[in-house]
Amino acid sequence: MDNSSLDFQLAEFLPYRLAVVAEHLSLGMSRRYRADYDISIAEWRVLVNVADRGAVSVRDIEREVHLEKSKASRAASKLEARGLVTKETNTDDRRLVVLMLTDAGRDLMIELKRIASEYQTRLETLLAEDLTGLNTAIDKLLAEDF
Amino acid sequence: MDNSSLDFQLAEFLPYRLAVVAEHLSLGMSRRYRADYDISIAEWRVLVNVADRGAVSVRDIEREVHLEKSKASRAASKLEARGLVTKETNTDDRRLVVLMLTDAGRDLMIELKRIASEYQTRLETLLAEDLTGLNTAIDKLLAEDF
DNA sequence: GAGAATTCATTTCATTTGCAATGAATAATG
DNA sequence: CATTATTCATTGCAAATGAAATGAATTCTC
Repeated sequence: MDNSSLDFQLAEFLPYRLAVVAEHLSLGMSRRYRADYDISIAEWRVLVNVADRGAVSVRDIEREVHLEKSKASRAASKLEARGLVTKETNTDDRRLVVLMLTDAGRDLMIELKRIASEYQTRLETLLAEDLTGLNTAIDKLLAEDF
Repeated sequence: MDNSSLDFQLAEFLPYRLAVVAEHLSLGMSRRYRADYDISIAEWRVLVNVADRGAVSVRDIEREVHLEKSKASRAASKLEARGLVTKETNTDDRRLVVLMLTDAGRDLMIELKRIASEYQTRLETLLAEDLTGLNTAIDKLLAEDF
């Protein structure tokens, strides 16, 4: 059969392959985070950013960890409600919010970071000599405008 | 400052990196597909599968192109409503649906496949010697259970 | 071959998402 | 320095999502 001239295989199409593998890895993470700690991926990203930088605004999160501002805002509110971060208004610029970890948040982050590091190590071990290629490929793709 | 012992960088965390790059590439595709043809990614995956295999069920799609069955079902209905595919019930097993391309669907697919192939070529050119590493990395990751 | 169990597609419903609107605060401009 | 424009965070709302329910059809089991 003709099959409409062009031979094109979705299974080899990079955007598709990356979407599938990204979902696969995210699920591996989020299953555990959700089951054991009830933390979504968005909340995890906010937490990591706050943990790293000490005091961040919603805008910072949006820029730093690829999280749409409404998503970042809602994640931050949930974390505040759970007592993992505090949310104050920046006194220098009162449009900005200042997110900081609470002690409970700090404790949780130690756990989450440990798990994430283990996961990362597992992935790097699995990938071995292909890790470099993967990383430079990702960097190249991210640098490009599509 | 102590920064909670463990040094962990989200920017180097593979699940995060892959999620970001996957979204980046998908956006490059879907922007054009949506703007020029009003086709979502789910619809695109259904179309490709139907185009490749001639006659498929919703279950086939779910298995072949990583699309949750409700998503596949809804995408198929939209495509039917737009006259791009036909939807009949399989006479051998009347639980199954038989999706097939219409002539209009076939015409559209020629266009979409052409665009996708161009995109793929652009990506492969950009990646050059890193393409192999990326591909084997993806395959390794997909083969693993997380 | 009757009854139970499974498979398939759709739909229902609660939740999530993302865009746009809002309103408050600051910055820019004439 | 008053007006306009911009930035920031939140919220409203319509659409998308996904898990479970539904119901029809088939397969399994006794």
